[in-house]
Amino acid sequence: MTDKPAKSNKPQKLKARLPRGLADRGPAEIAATRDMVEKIRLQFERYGFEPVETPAIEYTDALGKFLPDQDRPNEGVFSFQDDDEQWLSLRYDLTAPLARYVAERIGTEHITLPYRSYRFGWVFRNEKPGPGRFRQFMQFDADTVGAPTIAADAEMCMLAADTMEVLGIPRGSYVVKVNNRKVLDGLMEGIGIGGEENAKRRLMVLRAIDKLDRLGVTGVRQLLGSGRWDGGEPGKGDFTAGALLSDEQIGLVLRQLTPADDEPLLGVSGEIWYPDGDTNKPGWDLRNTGLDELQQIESLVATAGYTRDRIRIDQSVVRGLEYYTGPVYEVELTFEISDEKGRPVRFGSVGGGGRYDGLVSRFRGEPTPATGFSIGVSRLQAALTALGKIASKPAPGPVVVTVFDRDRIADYQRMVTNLRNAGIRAELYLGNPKNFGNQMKYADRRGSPCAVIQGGDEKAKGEVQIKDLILGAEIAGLSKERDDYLKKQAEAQFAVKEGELVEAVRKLLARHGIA
RNA sequence: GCAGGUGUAGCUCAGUUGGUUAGAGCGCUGGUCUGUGGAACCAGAGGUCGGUGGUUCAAGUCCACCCACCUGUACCA
Repeated sequence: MTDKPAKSNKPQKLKARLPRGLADRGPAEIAATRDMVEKIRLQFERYGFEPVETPAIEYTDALGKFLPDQDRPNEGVFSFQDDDEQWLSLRYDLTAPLARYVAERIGTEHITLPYRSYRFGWVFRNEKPGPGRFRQFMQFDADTVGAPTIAADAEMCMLAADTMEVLGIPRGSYVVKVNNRKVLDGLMEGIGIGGEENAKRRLMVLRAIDKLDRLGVTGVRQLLGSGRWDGGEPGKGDFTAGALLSDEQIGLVLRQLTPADDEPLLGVSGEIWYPDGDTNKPGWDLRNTGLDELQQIESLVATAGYTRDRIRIDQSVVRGLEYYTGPVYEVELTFEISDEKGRPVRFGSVGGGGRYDGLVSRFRGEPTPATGFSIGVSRLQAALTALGKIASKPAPGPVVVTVFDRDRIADYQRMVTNLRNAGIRAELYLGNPKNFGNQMKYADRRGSPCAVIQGGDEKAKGEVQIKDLILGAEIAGLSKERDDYLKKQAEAQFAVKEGELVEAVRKLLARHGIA
């Protein structure tokens, strides 16, 4: 009857697992994040921004244009219904919630325009995760609301560049790319795809342009025209439909990026490229306004001393968000990043932003200009970690006071208390004290700088032993020059009077540069 | 979503043309070891072979479907 009773009777173990795109974070990562956030915060405050926080949850309609789809309520954003059936969503960026915050307060004494504020926190996107792409990640964001001047945009670019450098990314290893949506919008109107009926097509054109750095002129040309096979040749891989522009239209779009196919990409070189020719097309005014604004930004940042290796006009920058109405910026790391197997990894942009003149005014009758910039803290941290620029080593552990004599736990605990009262991280060994070697092993794994030991012999002399575990580790690794070895050995463990314990530990920590 | 690839212990991987009870290294736990961590030796725990179904006397191995992960691509308000 029962062939394999043992198997079926075994209780099914619950599998411990984490949903994809989410990450647990240990002490080293937390320390790195805290460090980055603090550096960014100081820089943002230096620019005159003040802190403001909003919750992680908003009414769905406050975040974007759409209510969740009946079939796919969580497409892109995590959404759910409140008790009263109203739709709520987890925020997917910090800009839209700020727009809501400001719109609620304009005209009160709580806000003085132009209003400058910053915030950081977790944001959520329900998308396919990848390297540097998470479903929960941290952003650090600054916005200026109520300033129509292009100087506000130029300042965001400078802030972006400065912040990269305070984070330890050297000049030349990052670049802030700037473009203007007005250029692209005017251009598209000019080639005859303006108007509501062409909205979808314009989106395809923007997406195609955005892929210039990845797919090159050839790929963009295919996407603007009949479409592209992702295997590289017809029939290979998956087919991406194109925007079906005519050759003439494609030519005009590409000419905004480069004078001719085999010419260098003038539009992304930092120059502002005004293709000449027909200047009477509808939309050309808008395009030229955009180009003039770019010229102003270029001039503002150059006068402030920001060279083109830091902030550069790049007319292929699009940014995904549809609410951008003017200048857009994107921060990229310019070095190659490889994963642990040596394969190159694309991390995408580590920051971005732009002008969103419509986002606050959605809540109000009157127009309210605004511009902002966000750093993708999580992605930047992932990139820096992949580069080995962030120490994966956790901070030093606490001093461990070992238990030699079980009957004297109270004495040991008092030593711990004394150390703690002196501001030194310390703990009593709480495991089974039977095997003293295990206590050392424990202290070692905790990353303790030193262990405190008091056995019967020391107690009789009114002393304690302090064992320097960091030095000890060095000795164990060294080739044994006898004299040197003995000298270090003596340094690595020494006795002090009971009353001098705190001072001796403090000195030892100082010697190793531990606060 | 689409295309391709990969799934064997916590990790890195072996596992023959289908053939007994699925292995190694590292890691982990305990011991040698109530006077000292990173060494050595000994012992032990840990696997629904990603899942389900099928072919077969017999499946980790062959077939189908599903799932997860990786890469590319698409989407990303």
